[in-house]
Amino acid sequence: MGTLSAWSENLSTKKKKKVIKQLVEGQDYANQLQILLHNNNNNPSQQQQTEHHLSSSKEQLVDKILSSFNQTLAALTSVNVSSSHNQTGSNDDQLVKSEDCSESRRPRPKDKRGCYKRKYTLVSFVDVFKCWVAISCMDCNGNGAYCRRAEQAWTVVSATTQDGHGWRKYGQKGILNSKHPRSYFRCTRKYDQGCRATKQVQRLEDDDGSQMYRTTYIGTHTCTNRSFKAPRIISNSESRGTCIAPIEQHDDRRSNLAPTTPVVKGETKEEMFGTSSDVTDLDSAMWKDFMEFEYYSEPDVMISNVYSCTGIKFRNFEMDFVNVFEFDGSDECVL
DNA sequence: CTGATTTGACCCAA
DNA sequence: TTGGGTCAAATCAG
Repeated sequence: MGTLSAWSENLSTKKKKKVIKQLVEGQDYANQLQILLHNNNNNPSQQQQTEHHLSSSKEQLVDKILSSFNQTLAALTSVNVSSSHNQTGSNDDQLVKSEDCSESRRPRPKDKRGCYKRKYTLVSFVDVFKCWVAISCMDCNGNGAYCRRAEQAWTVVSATTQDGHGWRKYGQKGILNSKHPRSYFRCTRKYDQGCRATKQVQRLEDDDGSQMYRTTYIGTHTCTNRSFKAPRIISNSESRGTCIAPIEQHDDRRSNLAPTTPVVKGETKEEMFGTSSDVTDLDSAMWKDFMEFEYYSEPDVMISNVYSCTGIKFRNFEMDFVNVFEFDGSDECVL
């Protein structure tokens, strides 16, 4: 993917001003949203007054923020396309069937297996923000995007498919009456540690142009991975609510599962920030900064310097949710 | 060369 | 019989 500095270099002064203006507007709206959410958490009765004072509801602010990001990205990506073509792709491209097999310069094989062009992914601030909004706008009863499908399986709806675990894609199917295919992933530790966790990812129908993904997790991770785990968002029907927290591998009790599992394939590479397929440089940087922030308890400005365009203060955000967390001893945190 | 992804084939439960 | 889940050959990317 192209870097932000590369984009910046290719922007005209006029466009730079426009981009900055849009980002500043977005920041302003995000700050207003933060005030609303803060008031809602502390004193719900105060929220209406605040909304009246700001002359915008939460939903309107979210729309404005997303609009700001979309316009900014449109300006940036249009520059990028013309200056360094084919280095970016949309996040959902991962899940879309490859259609350029016929353009391959190599002779076509007898069947089409393996005929594809690997795509680069771009996870934008919009993706990060959508994810954050999806969590923020869900109430404490879990009346949001998440629901429990069955025992040992749970579903998450998010703007991103990343969860910090290492996954390997093993299949993709078109689903009846669904516009988008469903992708199948297994844990990368399946063979070396016998981890049976799998997940299915399907992009939701997007009448409003949004890009949300329904991820169904089947089975829990029994693998041991000492690397950092990015925040995971889990809910179930027994105890509802929201959860976002950086999770470190901590449970060595499960390592006794490994010796009985024959090692068929070696996939032991440590993956600090999830899979190579669904985690980008931007995500890695974000979680790295996030973790540094948590470890060293620096002031909010540390995060703000990096993600000031959203005005999100991760520490405040997390602490609001930590208050209602319970940990069941597994890698997931459940309410 | 190694590991990851794509995708048609295959399997199986409903 | 059909739709969804998995396998594995072919191919890509570093």
